[in-house]
Amino acid sequence: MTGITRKTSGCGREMANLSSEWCALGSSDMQLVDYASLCRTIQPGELLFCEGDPCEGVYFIKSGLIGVRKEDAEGNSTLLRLAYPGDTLGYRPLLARESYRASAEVLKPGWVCFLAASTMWQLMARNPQLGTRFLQRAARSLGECQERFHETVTLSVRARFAHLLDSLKEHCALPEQNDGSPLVLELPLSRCDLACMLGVRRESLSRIIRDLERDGVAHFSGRYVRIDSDARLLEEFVTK
Amino acid sequence: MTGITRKTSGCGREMANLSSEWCALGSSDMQLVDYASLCRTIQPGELLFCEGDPCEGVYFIKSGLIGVRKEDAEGNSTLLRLAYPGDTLGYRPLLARESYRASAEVLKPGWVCFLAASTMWQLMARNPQLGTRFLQRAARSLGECQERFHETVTLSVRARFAHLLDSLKEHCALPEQNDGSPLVLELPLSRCDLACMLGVRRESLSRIIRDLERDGVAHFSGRYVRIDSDARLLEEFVTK
DNA sequence: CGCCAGGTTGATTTCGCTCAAGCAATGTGG
DNA sequence: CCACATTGCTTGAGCGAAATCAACCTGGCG
Repeated sequence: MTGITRKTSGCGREMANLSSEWCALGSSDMQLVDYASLCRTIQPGELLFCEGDPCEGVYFIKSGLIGVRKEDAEGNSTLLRLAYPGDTLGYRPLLARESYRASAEVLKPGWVCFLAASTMWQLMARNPQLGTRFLQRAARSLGECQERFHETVTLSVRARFAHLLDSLKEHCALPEQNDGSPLVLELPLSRCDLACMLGVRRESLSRIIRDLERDGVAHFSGRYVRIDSDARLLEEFVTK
Repeated sequence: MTGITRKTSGCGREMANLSSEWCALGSSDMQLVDYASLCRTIQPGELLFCEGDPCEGVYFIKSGLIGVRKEDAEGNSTLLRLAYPGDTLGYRPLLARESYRASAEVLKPGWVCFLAASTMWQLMARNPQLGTRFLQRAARSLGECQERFHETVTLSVRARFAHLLDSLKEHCALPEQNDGSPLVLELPLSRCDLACMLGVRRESLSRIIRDLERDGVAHFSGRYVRIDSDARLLEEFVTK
């Protein structure tokens, strides 16, 4: 276990503020969370947990960025999704009573809060609201996952990349200038990991990026993307 | 609303016996289900619900077979999954408080039992166990969906088809002869729908089938499949 | 009989993968 | 300071898998 661990007061309150699941906590629940949670720093490259490991509890992300990966025998890695501050990792295997089906790798430094499985069950038993919130979260995630599956078998890589860029707007957009200048994103991922998210080779992504620049849709420079024509970006995944 | 509708006694008990969610029902819960559920026949081609419709309740499948489909603007249809007796359809949008994100089409005739959303909430309020069961179901389905996503971007169509055949064994195998003769499946789907499940064109599936026959893995005749070499079928999705 | 739906096959094209080389930015050791 | 690896990314050439387009079975069914 790396990183600095500390007991914080106010962990429960922070979680309630940051997420739509933990806001169901009552004040006595928060006391339990404050008492039972382990809060620590995380550093890029560190693994929170590994595919196949038994699930010991959940990780609440206070800050930083986590990548959820899955690998197969031949080393083909897929980046299933990104987890941002306010997200809770590991609730799925906990509630399904399964082992982890993916690994969680830290991409940007920050703080996470660990809650043991036993604490989770205790909280859910005394506050059924919490279960309901996670039920809703699971149901929504399932819908998104099915949507994404449908998308991958239906759309071209280019369309899927356009969609990915669009969904990154929410978390990665630089503060807007009010001078009408175009939107700029700071991508939290290397080209390689971007390709992983789409399930393609990095060379293929390079070519897609070249084409998008040629067509004046967006401009890429390092980890910065300038969206030149938001309208055309959206068109990408309407038309095929 | 087509089909024959009837009030049945014993609907609740039947559901408890057939599924791992509804077995949480207590006897007074079952009475409520018996009283509030609408049971009716379903015929092939009929739609239980449509993508985009608001969710009014859940459908419990007593018998028959349902296909869950998703279509996009260009008419590309994907068969997301099959629903068998014992499955509950529509719980996801209900619990996520969303509209349906897919359509449900009857593939084989049978009986379904409809439970209105209000009844569902009532049941879950008086018996938290039921919510927990659905939470577990949602969590497991989410895991399977992520697994499937990973598979589609990682494996070849041939490997995915092999996997599909393998998973159909559970529901579609003809009764085994104890004379060592090979396993035979009766596919519940047309070639076209099989292709949909893999997200490929039917022509491509035709060719894959030809190759599997050539390689002596399985033999296809109409909707019957004889698995000649189960071992080799399993190899298909280990090796690439 | 003609007609149609579902399925197969062949020819061609397109898309993304593989392999190989090149390039820019960064680090490292003499 | 320069020679040199190393890392992350891009580009090109060739290949293979699946899509597309078109023709052609095959078995009902009026």
